[in-house]
Amino acid sequence: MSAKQHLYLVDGSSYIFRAYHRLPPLTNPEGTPVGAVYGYTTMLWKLAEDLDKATGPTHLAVILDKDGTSFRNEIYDQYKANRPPPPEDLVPQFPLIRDATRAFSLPCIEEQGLEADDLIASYARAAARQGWDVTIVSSDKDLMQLVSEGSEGVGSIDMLDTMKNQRIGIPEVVEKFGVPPELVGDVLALMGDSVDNVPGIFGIGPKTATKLIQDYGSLDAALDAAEGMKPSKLRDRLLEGREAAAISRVLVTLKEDAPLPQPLDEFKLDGVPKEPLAAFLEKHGFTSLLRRLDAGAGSPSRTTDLNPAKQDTAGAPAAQGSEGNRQPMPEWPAIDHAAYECVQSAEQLDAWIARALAARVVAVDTETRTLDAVTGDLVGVSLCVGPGEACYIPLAHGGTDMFAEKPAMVPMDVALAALKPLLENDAVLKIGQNIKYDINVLARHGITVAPIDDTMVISFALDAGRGEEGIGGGHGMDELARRHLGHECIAFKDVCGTGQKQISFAEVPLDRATAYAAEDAEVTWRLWKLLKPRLAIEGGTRVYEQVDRPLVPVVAAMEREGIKVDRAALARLSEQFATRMAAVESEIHEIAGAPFTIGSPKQLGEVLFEKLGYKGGRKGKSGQYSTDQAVLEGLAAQGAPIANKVLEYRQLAKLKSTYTDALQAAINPLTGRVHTSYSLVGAQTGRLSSTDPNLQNIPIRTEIGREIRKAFVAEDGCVLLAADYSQIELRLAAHMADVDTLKQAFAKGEDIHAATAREMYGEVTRDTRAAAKTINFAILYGISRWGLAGRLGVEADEAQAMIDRYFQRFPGIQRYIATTLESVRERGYSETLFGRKTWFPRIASANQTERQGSERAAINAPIQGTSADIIKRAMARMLPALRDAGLKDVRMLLQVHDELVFELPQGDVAAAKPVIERVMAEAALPSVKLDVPLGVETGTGTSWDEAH
DNA sequence: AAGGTCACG
DNA sequence: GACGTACGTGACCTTG
Repeated sequence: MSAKQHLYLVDGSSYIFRAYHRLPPLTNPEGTPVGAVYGYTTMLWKLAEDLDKATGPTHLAVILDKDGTSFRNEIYDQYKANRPPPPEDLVPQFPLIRDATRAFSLPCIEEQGLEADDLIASYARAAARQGWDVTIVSSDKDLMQLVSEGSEGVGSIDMLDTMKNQRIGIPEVVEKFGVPPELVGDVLALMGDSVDNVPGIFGIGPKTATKLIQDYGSLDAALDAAEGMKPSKLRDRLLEGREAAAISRVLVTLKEDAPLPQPLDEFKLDGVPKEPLAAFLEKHGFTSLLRRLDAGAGSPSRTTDLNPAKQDTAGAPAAQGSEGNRQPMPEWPAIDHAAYECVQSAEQLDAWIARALAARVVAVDTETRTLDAVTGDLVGVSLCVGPGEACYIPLAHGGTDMFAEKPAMVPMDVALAALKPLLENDAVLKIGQNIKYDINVLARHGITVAPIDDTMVISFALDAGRGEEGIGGGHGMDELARRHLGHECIAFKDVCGTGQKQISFAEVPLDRATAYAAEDAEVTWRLWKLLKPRLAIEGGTRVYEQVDRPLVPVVAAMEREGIKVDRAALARLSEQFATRMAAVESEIHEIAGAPFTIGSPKQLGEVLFEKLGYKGGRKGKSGQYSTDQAVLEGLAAQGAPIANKVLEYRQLAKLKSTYTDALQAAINPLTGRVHTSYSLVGAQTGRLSSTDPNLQNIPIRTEIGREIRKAFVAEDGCVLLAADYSQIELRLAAHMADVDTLKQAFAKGEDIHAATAREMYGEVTRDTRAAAKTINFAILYGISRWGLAGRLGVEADEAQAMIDRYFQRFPGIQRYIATTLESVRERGYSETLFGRKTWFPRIASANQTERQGSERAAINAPIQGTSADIIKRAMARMLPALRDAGLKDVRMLLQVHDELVFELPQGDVAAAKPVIERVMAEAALPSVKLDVPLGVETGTGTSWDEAH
């Protein structure tokens, strides 16, 4: 651990106002209102929990306002004069804030004649001068003046908004005010503050104030320049407002040299004694926190069996999955939680590392505070080297870290230093279940885990799509253990609970934590023993080794990179959307004659089809009216004015909730970027999927949606480069179905839809090209006459005629469909050009709908799956190829099925572009030689939108 | 938790 | 003649 001191100064007064407005009006058992106090208590709790984090506090104090008045009232008697009195039920909570602070045994500072802001400023500067970093826990804009970078011998000062969980550094201040922190006071002096009744200059708001300071460099310079400005309202206001500005400047200036009532050293944090806190929590009825307090400090001892009622029988043969999934069960003893060792000393740890080195194969699993690999802090590591030979190494247990009683643990830095050579050792294979997660967690501690195997990815290579009725088809550990080992894993929720009562893994007592974590490692080890040999036997080695395994660390790195988004731009869009939605909403209510919930399909259906009497039938088993886009467009064509308004409302609601609001919330406070999580086993065809947030469905098809893409931006000095495969699935279809005309058209670089139109209709017009495009896609998806008819707006028999003609002109297609289905019926799975299997257990279903659905999916899977294989190979080769070309600063950020997005210095574009295009175009080689070229199109720009 | 809707390739 | 209406995803909202 570094010796760097980090002081947290909590702006208690401002916090309590915000907590009051945000929380329900709770009362304690005596009837005293305590909602804001509760919010305040949970905030302190969270801060204390961060104690051991790199950015967490070593010192902490709470700063409060003494009373309403300060030296500023002597300067300007109207200061804070128009502030309304605090709400009645907040008043009795003020003294409780002091009680709460004392209950945490934290210092609480207040001083007559000074505002909390002044004390905070003075303490922050004093601490920074002696080299400490400082975090001010507040979102008060006045305090943003203090934010500063550290320098030689001087610590940094930043802010933390605990409600938004956002760190405020210089970039955030610049984003808010348009000027760096040292000029914030000048901006504030010009614009004033109605809440504090700082006058500012009449008629100058934040926009103008920022512009003036940006243009002239300071308040004084702006005021001095007024004289020489051309006559304008602004000039008059500046000249008249000179004095008001001067007073305002003094009012917004923080006193940075106040005497410190208590020396900094006394703010040192070393554990929170439980007793006063417990008494406080009990008194006010904060039972959930009380439970966490009790649970948190459990003293670890030897491991015991977690839950005797759930004793498993892993040694015995268990129910197996579908046919072909059957495995001889190795003669292993049943999984025994009592056999696990909890590693609490360096000697024990060294012994385990030696065992792993000797075994050359070790299953590894990490436990974290939250389920987020990019920010979830490491809590412990478990290892397994054989059946019954597993351990758990707790690294950050002891419940919330503020409590003095922590279990004996090898210090995290010591343990990681010992584990690093093992985890990075080329000669030792590290096995994980979804090891991408562990790679990311450990990467944050400077450990590059390699080489690796992943039981989840192996399972996917073997059994994608294989789930059947009653037999799960997933690749999660609990499910795999059930399916292959006949073992019921300890459920995470049995260890940590769920919902409101969920606790962090760090708070789990060591005996239970060891049983759970070591079991995960052992189950992973056993699964690997069973599944890995199947790859060679069942033909999964090729896709696993050539496509999926190399991809794991690559995708992990992309997740860690994240992408920058422009929070302010999204916020502006959210606001625009909200305004427009409100307007459209009232128009809709007007037409409907009464307000209703537009977002409820049920209510909307009733309004449209009963109240307003439009035609449009029921549909679906639920008997509900359908109100989807197609239906509404139909109504609009009938001349229903409400339909287009509902469509607009829906679009805005979608964009706002799913994108502009959600993406702001997804910005990681530590990195300032958005980090998606990719699933390598999410799509049956082998595609990746993206979650939390999904960055594979960012709008692009409409003008208004594209505004959101503009908010995905490059860092200063960099650009985004987007590289797309052009028509890759159609190219693959042409190759796989061996369609000469299509292959030739691609070879000549023709417009493929136009070529299709010429082939089918003899001439290319806008209409025939559009129809051809629809048919081309229909082919990829498994065609039906009704589906095509619906899309083209023609009768089914006409659609059938077009399909017949398509098959006649492109005979290979029909043959491809027939042989693919034949093979899937016979073998049960389809295959990509790289040997990826997708299983179709319902391909022979007696249920026609089900069977036909499987058939369409089976036609599509080899094409979609081969495309996925190819881009995955390109991804795995990309960064090494760029490095070989001397390009070390190109970062690969996103994958969207046929597109890769990079961030790179502007100056590297010319060199990087041909490398990226070549790697993508040649990604199938040498394993597969395609008859068609793979076209790649690239674009660059400062935003993702521009890069298209 | 399920159903409806809609964003993407 | 009825069935349900193209492949693959994930997120959000309302309702039960």
